[in-house]
Amino acid sequence: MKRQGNQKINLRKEEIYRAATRLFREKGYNATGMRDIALEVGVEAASLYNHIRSKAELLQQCCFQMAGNFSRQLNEQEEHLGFTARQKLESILRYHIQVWILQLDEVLVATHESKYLEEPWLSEFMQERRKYMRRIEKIIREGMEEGTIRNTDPYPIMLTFMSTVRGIEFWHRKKDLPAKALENGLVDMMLQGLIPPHTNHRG
Amino acid sequence: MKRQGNQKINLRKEEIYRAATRLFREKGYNATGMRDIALEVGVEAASLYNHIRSKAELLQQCCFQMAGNFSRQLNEQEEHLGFTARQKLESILRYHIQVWILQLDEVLVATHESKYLEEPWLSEFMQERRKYMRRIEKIIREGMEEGTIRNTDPYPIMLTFMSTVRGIEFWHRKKDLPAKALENGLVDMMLQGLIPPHTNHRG
DNA sequence: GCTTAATCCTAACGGTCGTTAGTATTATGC
DNA sequence: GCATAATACTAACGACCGTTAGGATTAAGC
Repeated sequence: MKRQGNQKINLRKEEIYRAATRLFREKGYNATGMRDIALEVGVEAASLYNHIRSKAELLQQCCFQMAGNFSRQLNEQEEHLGFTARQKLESILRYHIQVWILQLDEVLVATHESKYLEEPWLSEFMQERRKYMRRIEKIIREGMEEGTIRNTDPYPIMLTFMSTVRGIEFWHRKKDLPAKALENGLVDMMLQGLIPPHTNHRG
Repeated sequence: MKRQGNQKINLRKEEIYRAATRLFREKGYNATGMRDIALEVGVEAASLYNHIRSKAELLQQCCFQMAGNFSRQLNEQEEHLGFTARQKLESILRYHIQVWILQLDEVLVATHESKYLEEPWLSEFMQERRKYMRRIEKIIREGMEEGTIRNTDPYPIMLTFMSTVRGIEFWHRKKDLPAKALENGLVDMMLQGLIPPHTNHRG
């Protein structure tokens, strides 16, 4: 084995990463032991260290991979010239929803277990997140200026925007609604709210 | 010490409970050791067991206390005859928001650490939560029938309703907005959505 | 002030943790 | 098929975990 075609070695590493991500989500980072991950992969715990440096590295990979994905998608939307701010926000929201539908394990680990990152990774991750939220807030302000978004304090809107996807975690347990219907329902709720149109709004 | 006036003993227990709740929130249940709690209380770890039965009991107390509070408040609203379903939902949402503002530690532990409850507590807690969500969904359906809530699938609306408060966790780090403004901003967002009134809604 | 129960301490238990050392096995390139 | 690198194993390390045992200390009731 002088040199692999970079496939088998990376397949094993990928397998470990996937098992770890799933277990981190299911049991939490601290409650997941290297022996749990090893069992899932079908190997002894010590053997994992031929492929990874540490347990912490697995968490880092998961968190920063997701952060990178979100950041790149936001870049694209910021540079999307033909779109109003509201259209940008809808696109970003739909991306969020799809990630929460298709990559629930990873996004939940990045959301809930990232606090167990060690320094300096923890600080870097939180700074990235703050930056991301400020970029969302900026798009909301642009929408208010151009008149496509209701003119109030942008901060609660941003918080709502970031939180809308959280409920998808519950949807995953039953999936009694098609994914696309869930997505559209959440988007409509975010765009139009609870109150029916053509209503006396403070009834 | 034949008998306390039920104050000093309960004060100590309360002190332990509060320290535990705070630490469970800050570091997570599994990453919080009995020695951490003891340090916070100013005592040795072993001494805690004169007041509590186990670490697990502290988590149970926190989770089921919050569950009870939410359930009771929902009872009140369900029986509130003078209110439309939409008014009920606004009241419930405002209660959620206030709990997330005033009791963030407890509500975050109940939300994120409840998965570390042992059986049969875990199953009971999750069943309670499912029941709670179904009761919310029922109020939403009633609102659709009486015409005070936009008529679509109630399920994504319920998910949005349950998730709206999540962003408050971020607000707590800076609090650069008054609590009441935050509350009203979130409620408005939930009621009216992102789009300004008197707009061509699919622009 | 004696009794007694509550509360504290020190010490330690068995268990699990992430990780390392050292070695055997496997499979690839030549 | 030999050399070699990759990968697996067993064994064990030191650290920390929740909890218990047992004795010292404290303070309230009479």
